[in-house]
Amino acid sequence: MRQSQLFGRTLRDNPADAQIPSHQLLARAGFIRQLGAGLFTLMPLGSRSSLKIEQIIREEMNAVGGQEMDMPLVQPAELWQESGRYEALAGRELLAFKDHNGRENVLAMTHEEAVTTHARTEISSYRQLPLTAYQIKLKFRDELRPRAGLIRVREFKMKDAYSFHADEAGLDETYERMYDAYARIFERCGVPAVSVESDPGMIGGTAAHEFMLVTPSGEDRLALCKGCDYTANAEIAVFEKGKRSFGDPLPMEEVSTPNCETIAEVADFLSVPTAQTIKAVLYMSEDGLVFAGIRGDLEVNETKLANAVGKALRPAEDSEIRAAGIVPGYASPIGAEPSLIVGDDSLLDQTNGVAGANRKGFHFKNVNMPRDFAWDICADIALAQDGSPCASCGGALEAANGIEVGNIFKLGVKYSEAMGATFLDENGRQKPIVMGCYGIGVGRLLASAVEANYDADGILFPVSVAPFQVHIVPVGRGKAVQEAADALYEKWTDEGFEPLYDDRNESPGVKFKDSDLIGLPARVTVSERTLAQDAYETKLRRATDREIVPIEEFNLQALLDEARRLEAE
RNA sequence: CGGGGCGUAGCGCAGUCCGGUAGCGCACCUGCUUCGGGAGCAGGGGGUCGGUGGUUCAAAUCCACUCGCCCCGACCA
Repeated sequence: MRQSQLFGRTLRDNPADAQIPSHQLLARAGFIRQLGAGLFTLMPLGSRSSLKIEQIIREEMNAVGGQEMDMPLVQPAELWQESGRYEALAGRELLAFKDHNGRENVLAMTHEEAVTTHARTEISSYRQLPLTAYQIKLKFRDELRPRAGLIRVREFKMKDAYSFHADEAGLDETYERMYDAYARIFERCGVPAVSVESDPGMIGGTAAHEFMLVTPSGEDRLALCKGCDYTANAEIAVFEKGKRSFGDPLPMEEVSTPNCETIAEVADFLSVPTAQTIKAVLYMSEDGLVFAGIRGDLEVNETKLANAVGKALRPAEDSEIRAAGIVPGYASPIGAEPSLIVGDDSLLDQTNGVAGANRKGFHFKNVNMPRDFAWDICADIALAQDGSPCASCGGALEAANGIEVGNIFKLGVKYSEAMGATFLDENGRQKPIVMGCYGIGVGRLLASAVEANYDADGILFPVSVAPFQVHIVPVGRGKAVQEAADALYEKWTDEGFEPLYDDRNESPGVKFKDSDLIGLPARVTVSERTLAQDAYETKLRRATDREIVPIEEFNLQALLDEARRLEAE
């Protein structure tokens, strides 16, 4: 490609809206342009990199037996009503609209409904299983809040794969293969992703992993063990809470605790450790007020709590709390009437705890379970925090942020049961097909590749993801230089390489700055100075030094191999 | 949806408080010079100041409404 003809130019300043490195660099280098909130155009450079990533994904999906297919973006709303997701999502992330005949349609935010529809008509026998299909297809999600450039957008390409199995064991096998394929994809894209255990959600999935690029720009919170290989999304991370017992149970008594509305204030006032207190956090579910109790030195994890309750939750408002007979700041389940009481398992060992008295300015001392109150559910609902002890090895969990570049998910029979996708097993029994689903956001992966590979001058593209392989930069306007550069460009193009040729009438400084910004893995400079030595000058983007290479010895393939070697370091 | 911020030329910004000819840098065009890390000189083109309505002799500036974008939060199948 001749750069003088390239659609999309570099910018000297960061767009004011861009906050994170990948957004700033991709915009400045001319890869992306914003069209609206969460709506980005991939300019030719961006499109080329995206296609490179898609091809890597395609190869790895094919390698594990995936069959590529292509399902519609626009789908009948009935499909989504059938699966039960329409009511929950339409008008929120799921964009619903009428066509000219008044039919209700949606823009697909994912394709479980469509693929399950096909599975139920195409699959009828265990002999057809297992089967894996995938597509690389546009998705539309009307995100409540798009953000961070390509990280969270409304319209994006996603590789979504779906596997179908006769039983859980078959699913496990494909899940493992997908896991390995994912690891290869991210490695090939230059993204050092770590896999973390993630929330299978309330929909009955049995396991899920997310692949994360650990970076401060990420919006997911992770818990990574420094001592062993335990990694998890903070939403579900488990940790060692330790046993905190405070002597043999004593009779419960009410004590005056004026102006003690926080755990710290109460513990301080009564001279007890925070672990001897009982923290109350109140949520609302569709069934009413949910009281969550946890040892005072811990925090409630809302995702874990919601999973334990099996309902969506939101923080309760003061009026709702008071309606159940609970006094904010002095809350406890004693003498109150929430619709559900959930206790963290950290309370199992606690004795003589301090809980609110549901009376302003008073707490109970020596509260003991189950003598003084009972809970409906006991579960792990605690939030892992930076430094929490690892449940596996006792080492410290480290809190980190990450960008979720992909996920794999054991769906089980949620969709096949809801939509009647069944098969006959070898005994002639009708069973729901066991399913898995596996997603990778292509644009997000591109952004992550940049997020993981840049320096102060610009992007450091891995060869695999770079829009072009080599940047030809002629310096000086002499005829000899131009002819030599033209010849190089044509030679490499003919040989099947992908050169970007900066044939613009720009000063050397501008060309070098732009070259660093765009970040192709290799740069070859042609100038009077180099031609005088019958040589080219090479500079790998990741290398610190330039080299003069005699023309007759020049080998572009070797240069690119060296670039790959530097990437691996 | 709650909170905050911002909309002035392709990009980055000043001007708004305190109403009075719409500016700066970069980018772009022409000419000359220059040519190894974002060149110089000279000339030039480009803006319904997000939109609508109002106040006023006069509105980028004041008022009302509205649209858009960004950030924090809620949410994230």
